[in-house]
Amino acid sequence: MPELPEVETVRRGLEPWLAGARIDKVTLNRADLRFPFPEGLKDALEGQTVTHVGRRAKYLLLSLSGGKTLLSHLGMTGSWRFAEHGIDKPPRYYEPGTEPKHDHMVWEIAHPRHGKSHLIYADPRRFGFIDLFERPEDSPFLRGLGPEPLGNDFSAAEMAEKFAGKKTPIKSALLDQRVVAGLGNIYVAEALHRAHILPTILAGKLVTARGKPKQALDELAIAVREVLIEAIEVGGSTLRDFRNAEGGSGYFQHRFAVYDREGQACPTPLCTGIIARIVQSGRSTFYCPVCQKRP
DNA sequence: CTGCCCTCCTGAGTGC
DNA sequence: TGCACTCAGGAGGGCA
Repeated sequence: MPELPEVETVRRGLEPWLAGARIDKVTLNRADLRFPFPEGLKDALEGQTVTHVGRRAKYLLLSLSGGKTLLSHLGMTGSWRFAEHGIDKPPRYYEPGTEPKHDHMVWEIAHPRHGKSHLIYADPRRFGFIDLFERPEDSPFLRGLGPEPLGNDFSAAEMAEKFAGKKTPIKSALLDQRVVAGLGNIYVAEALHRAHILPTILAGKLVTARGKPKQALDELAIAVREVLIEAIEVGGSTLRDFRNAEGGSGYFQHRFAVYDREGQACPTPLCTGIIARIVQSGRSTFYCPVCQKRP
């Protein structure tokens, strides 16, 4: 589920309560998610203080006082949230017989100002995963990631270098985390619509013979940034599962121009198009056949 | 190397 | 109401 805006929303929800908190106790309710939990995870976490709550692409990065970093990927249905309960009491739904079956990891934490609470990682489909490392270069998940789309290294010129000669459709190219890190199916569709680019056009067609970005690619870089910033401002998108750390929904789904809007009118001013859905490399692509024609 | 396709898993939604 | 079936926001790995 969660793409960059959703992970950033989770990060912002966790930060005020988690940064500075000490992890007193870790309960693992199973041995794995998508991958086995890192060896010695419980011992590595207990007694540590979380010094920083960060994010890289779709990864949540919790820095620990001992120098290690915990990496959390939410897969499609992963969530971090604080249990609703009073200080020093167990979460309500850990009363006997009411344990939710998808709460795979529970932390008891103590914050110098906010007191004690429980932080729960839940993930029904278990596509999420956890990693623990000393240095970022030690984690295979961070290696090879492209630039942060909201950072200084991301630009049309940078994309043009990667796209030159590329025969993959622009939709698939943007989903490749080595090109730009943090986009998923939703925000790729929205960004392509804003830049009026046809999702099936080959990525190489957006680059001039001299290897420079065509105007459409310039506008795509801008559109990617805009759509992500707007989505973060309203707490990401909730289609089914996504919840922030307080258990609330995002609101960006109400602003979708194309995603999940097959058969509806294109919102581009003066455009008469009807949103279409096609399948590209096994994933749904939504676009407007009338105003998205550019290479 | 590149570009596909499959897969992991559960739950929600749909149609009969 | 029940049941079978399809589909879903990710991404590693395997294949041609």
